[in-house]
Amino acid sequence: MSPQKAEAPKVDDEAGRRPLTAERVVEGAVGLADEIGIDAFTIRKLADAIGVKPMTIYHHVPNKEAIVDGMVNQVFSEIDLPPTDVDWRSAILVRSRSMRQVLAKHPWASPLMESRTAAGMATLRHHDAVLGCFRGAGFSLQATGHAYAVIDAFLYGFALQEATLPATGGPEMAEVASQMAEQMPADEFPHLAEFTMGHVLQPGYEFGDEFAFGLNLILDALERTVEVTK
Amino acid sequence: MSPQKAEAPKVDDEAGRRPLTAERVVEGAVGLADEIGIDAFTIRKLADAIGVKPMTIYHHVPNKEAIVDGMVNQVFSEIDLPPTDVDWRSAILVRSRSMRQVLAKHPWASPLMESRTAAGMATLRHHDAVLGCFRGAGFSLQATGHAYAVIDAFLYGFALQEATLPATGGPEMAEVASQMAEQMPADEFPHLAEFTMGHVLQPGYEFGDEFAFGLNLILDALERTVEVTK
DNA sequence: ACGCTATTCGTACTTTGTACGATACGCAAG
DNA sequence: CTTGCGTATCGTACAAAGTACGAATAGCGT
Repeated sequence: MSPQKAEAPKVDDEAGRRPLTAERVVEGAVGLADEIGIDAFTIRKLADAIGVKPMTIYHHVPNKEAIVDGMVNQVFSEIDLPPTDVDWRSAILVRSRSMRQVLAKHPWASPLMESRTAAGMATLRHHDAVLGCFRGAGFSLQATGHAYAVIDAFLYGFALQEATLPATGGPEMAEVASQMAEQMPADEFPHLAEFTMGHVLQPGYEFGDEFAFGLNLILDALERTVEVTK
Repeated sequence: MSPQKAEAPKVDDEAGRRPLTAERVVEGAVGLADEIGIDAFTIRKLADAIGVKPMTIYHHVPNKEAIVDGMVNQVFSEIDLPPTDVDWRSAILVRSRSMRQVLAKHPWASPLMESRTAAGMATLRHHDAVLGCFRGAGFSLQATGHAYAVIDAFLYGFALQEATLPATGGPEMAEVASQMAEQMPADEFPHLAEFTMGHVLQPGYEFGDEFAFGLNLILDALERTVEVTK
């Protein structure tokens, strides 16, 4: 044991991270999916990204599906829970904004979030906290179900559009729009033309700005309904 | 040319449909995706389904992406346009219900609907009609953008959940829920347990029922907002 | 009846998920 | 320090999928 042999035996690899774990696999998977998208995401590329050979991964997870399970759970873990020390509306606003941010950061995630039969701990914790927020504010089980359903439908749908729209604003939007305008019989779709030219392509337009409007609309409406239903 | 050679030359194939076209390809693709899902959807299986060899397809469409473009456009074509002879709320209600039905019939579609740069005619017609409905009712361009965004976010998000939730109600729900309940530290997530046992697993619960509540909530709220904004 | 053109097909190369068996490396006992 | 063992890692291989390339074929006008 010469002092030169300073590299701990448990870690080698010039970056010093030898012990591959399921967690490291999942983290790498999320990072890779963020970069190249979920369709281009393959075990081989993941292996490269982690600095390992493809089959090594299969000693830590049973198959690709299990990796996806873990990825979804990690995404849930990144979403802020509704704070417990404020009114329900503010609390839900916080978690909704956070959720939008997280889903925007992981554009591949929205279609997967509600598709897992094997929910992870972070996923369960998240749902428990949101349900608890409504219940604590006096929502009936029915009202809680209603509220959670509308809000999440909006959140997932909005995130899905943000993620998949070819462009959501700025200069690329002009590119895409003009591209489409060319092959579109312009006068056959007057409202579409008007909306595109007169609104979407106007400076300052950002699809993302519709988020605040929609979320507030829904929260306002819930607040009003709640007096009757809760 | 014996009279036996009765099979018409333009059509052979015991079903009598020889001339393969891009439309037939897309129709077959939609049907196949409905049956086996978009992930299992392959050119080879599509070829089998159409009764043709894989490479034949590529003489009618340039690549798989173009088939998906066509599929999305066909889905749009199946959605009822908002009627022009009723108030905007009723008209939007009609198209929204239809959209939900169509997206439920094609569970693979929601994540793809807004992702195409090459929009088809049916797609353009659809958007033009919806925009026209709002504008005709006196919505400003701003208000139209707001309204269209909230409603479609809700519709896509709801459809996404209906499509991907492992179960949405009935007896399968009990199966899935008990499965999950087993591995879940029951008392660590009290609200989740309460909601599951006391509401979701109660007889008569159907996630799909949340659709009407959510859509009405949003339309009510828009109606109220419109007086100020339009 | 005959060849021309567009359609269809056979074959093959690449990429992906993953099974199987061989290797190698960290650690406890001598 | 040496020896052996169990586990993490890897090399190789096979099946399924997208699609390029060129051969075969079928229906049309002459």
